[in-house]
Amino acid sequence: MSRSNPRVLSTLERAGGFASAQEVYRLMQREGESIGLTTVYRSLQSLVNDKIVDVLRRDDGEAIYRLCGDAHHHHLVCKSCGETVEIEGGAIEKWAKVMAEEHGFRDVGHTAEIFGICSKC
Amino acid sequence: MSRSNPRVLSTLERAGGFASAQEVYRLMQREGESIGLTTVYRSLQSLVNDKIVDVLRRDDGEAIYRLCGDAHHHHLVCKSCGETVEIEGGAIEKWAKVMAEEHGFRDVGHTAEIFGICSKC
DNA sequence: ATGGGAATGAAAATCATTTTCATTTGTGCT
DNA sequence: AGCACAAATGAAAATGATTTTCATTCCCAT
Repeated sequence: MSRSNPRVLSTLERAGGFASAQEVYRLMQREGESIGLTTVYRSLQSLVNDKIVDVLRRDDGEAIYRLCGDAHHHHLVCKSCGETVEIEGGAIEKWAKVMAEEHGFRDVGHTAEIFGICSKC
Repeated sequence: MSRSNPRVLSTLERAGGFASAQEVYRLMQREGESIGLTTVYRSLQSLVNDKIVDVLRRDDGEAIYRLCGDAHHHHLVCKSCGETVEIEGGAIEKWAKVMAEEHGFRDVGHTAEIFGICSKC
């Protein structure tokens, strides 16, 4: 396993906490940092594993990485401009727990995302 | 512009109203239909334009096409053996609608999955 | 039949992402 | 310092979905 290169995280922060791997790479290049694309990918993946960043998908399928708070939350994403709102998922937690119990599942987690068109688009 | 090849739509229906372009293509091949991958992609895109199907993204970024208006359900997946149970998501529908309204989003859809360890594992 | 636009699909191009693998770097140990 | 070994790095190749190109085929109105 590889650990995250700290310059990758700091660049993602500088990018507004929201960028694709390619964008992080290009940004670092433009700023004169010497780093390989592979390392950028590996670092971002490692940050995802450590739950320091979230990964979402743009409409075109490109993965975008974004810093997230540690509280468990869900996303409301605009399909058009990518704007993302972090939302509360209390109802989901309950739903997941009930459904899991009902079917005898344990150690359950869940994913949930809402996507649509935001008011500006 | 090209119009959709009707066999593509009918195959997507037969696939449970939910599949990737590659899957539709492979399914058609397996069933002895003579069609090119290009045509599958073009047809699906055209169906999306006509709002007959929705397009979502899998976690790996692959586009999945889903018939609109299809009663959709959610999944409870065992992380260990892969067993999958289809479950009702009434609570989710409501949650998604409320959250979307609250933030001024429209044309909203959502994804939600629960994963855990099933009773047999 | 026939001429032109639409549909088709094989092959090549594109592009993000992953894998491979050889090299470099870091770290602990003597 | 010198050595051994694990981890990190990155260039290049591989992968895989999707798009583009372009020549061919199909269809339909004249």
